[in-house]
Amino acid sequence: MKLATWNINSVRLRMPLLREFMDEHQPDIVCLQETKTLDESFPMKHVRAAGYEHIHIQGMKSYNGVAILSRLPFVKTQRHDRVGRSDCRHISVSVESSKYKKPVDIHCLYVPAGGDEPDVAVNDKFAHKLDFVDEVGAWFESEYDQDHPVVAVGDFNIAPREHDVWSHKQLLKVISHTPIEVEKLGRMQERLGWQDAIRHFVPDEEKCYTWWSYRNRDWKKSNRGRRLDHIWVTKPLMPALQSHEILTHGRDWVKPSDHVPVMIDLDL
DNA sequence: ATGGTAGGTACCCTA
Repeated sequence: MKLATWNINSVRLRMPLLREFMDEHQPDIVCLQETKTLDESFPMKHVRAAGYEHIHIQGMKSYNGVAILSRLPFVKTQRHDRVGRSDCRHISVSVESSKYKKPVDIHCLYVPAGGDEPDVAVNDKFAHKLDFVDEVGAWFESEYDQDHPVVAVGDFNIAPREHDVWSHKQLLKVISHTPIEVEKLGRMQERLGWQDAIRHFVPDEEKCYTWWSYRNRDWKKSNRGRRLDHIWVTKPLMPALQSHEILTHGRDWVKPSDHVPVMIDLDL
């Protein structure tokens, strides 16, 4: 099963790009973040025409919004409110698997970006981000045993490792790479024994990015990227991991998102 | 230390 995650930054604007991506790479399941549209305005017909008949979405006007588009049927779908808000940042589906006895759960997450100032005393958005990570980490721990096959993908808005950013030193006080966020994401990861599927394939000492700011003249030349988009799996799924792909060239598509699609192939 | 760009919406918010 080929699984993709992409912060698309407006699904309506980039539906043509999404279609090209689907046609070329044929993922079985696509998880999107920042769809930025109400459910009634989601381009359902175009997604179905591409062969994705099973659609689970939760969107709002202008901000956030997540979607799971699938060629495989769902046996269950859920929406999850986080930190007391219905702000469309976490949905999940379950799909049947021939290799695993239980259905495999797939979670699509859009962790709050957290604003600019890395101080919870003056920045409510940063407090919200930290609370979100704490809550979703506790929730996963209470919801599952470590031997349950679960996948969590999405824009986590945190680049945890030194080589997940272009300059570890210069980004220590920049939200997405501050020690407090990295620590909280690490705690969340430990609680269910999550494995970082991308770093399973990419050595720790190798730079690895999925996002490049729009604010650089030449994203490729400056290459000031960060690895904000992640695919995590629980331990039972490790033997199923076949390969990964980060579509770095997607940053050069016409009218690109600032994030590129990230994929894994799982033998389910 | 600063400002740079993009998307959605409604003249400003979020990233």
